[in-house]
Amino acid sequence: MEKRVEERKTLVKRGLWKPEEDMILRSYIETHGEGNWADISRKSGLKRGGKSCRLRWKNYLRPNIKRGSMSPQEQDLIIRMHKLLGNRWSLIAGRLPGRTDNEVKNYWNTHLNKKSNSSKQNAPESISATPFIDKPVMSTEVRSHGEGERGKEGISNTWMEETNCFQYDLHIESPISHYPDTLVFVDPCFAFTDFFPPL
DNA sequence: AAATAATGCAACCGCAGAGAC
DNA sequence: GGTCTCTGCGGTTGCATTATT
Repeated sequence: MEKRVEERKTLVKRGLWKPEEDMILRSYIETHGEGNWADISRKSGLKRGGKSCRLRWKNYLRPNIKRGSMSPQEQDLIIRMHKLLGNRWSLIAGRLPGRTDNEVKNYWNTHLNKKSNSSKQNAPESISATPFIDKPVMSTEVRSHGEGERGKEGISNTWMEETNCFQYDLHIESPISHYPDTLVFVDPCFAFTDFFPPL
């Protein structure tokens, strides 16, 4: 067993991906589709493990990946969602179209972690002290409504100078009668997590 | 210009959960 | 019910790049 693992370790290529490998993986997935990563790594001819293929596709090659620096809105959302969810990077990334969990995690560890630490020290009345933050507007009940039951939604956000945060307006054309058509969330995290499943 | 330190990010590792057998 | 395989997640590492001395 250990010997097999050892063999696999020596056979599997590691390190940074070359452009040729990217091309192979991309074209394989374009013709055969995603999933079954062990098969992909075997059949595509790539000497990479399934995990490595999956990670490369998910974090780099997948269409609609947004690269480049985070916008202030994205930063704000990451900070707020991290406050609410902790290190649930995949959930947080699910709220940021085009961003991956790895990217969000890296961004947090390199930029925001420092920022939030220093802001804790410098500004005790920052986001964490916002009186609204511990008062989720929505009940988690909403989750029990299936995907199909959700109506058309629209989100707009406005920077609130006085609270130093974004206010999110969520407009729902929803058949769920006991919820208002327009909900205003001071804490966007609840709005997103309660209404939108991961993308 | 060279050496060293700091930073950012891509990739790997280990673990857990789900599903198939 | 037990085992195996696959997949996804979060934590960590290692390397390339950039900044500083």
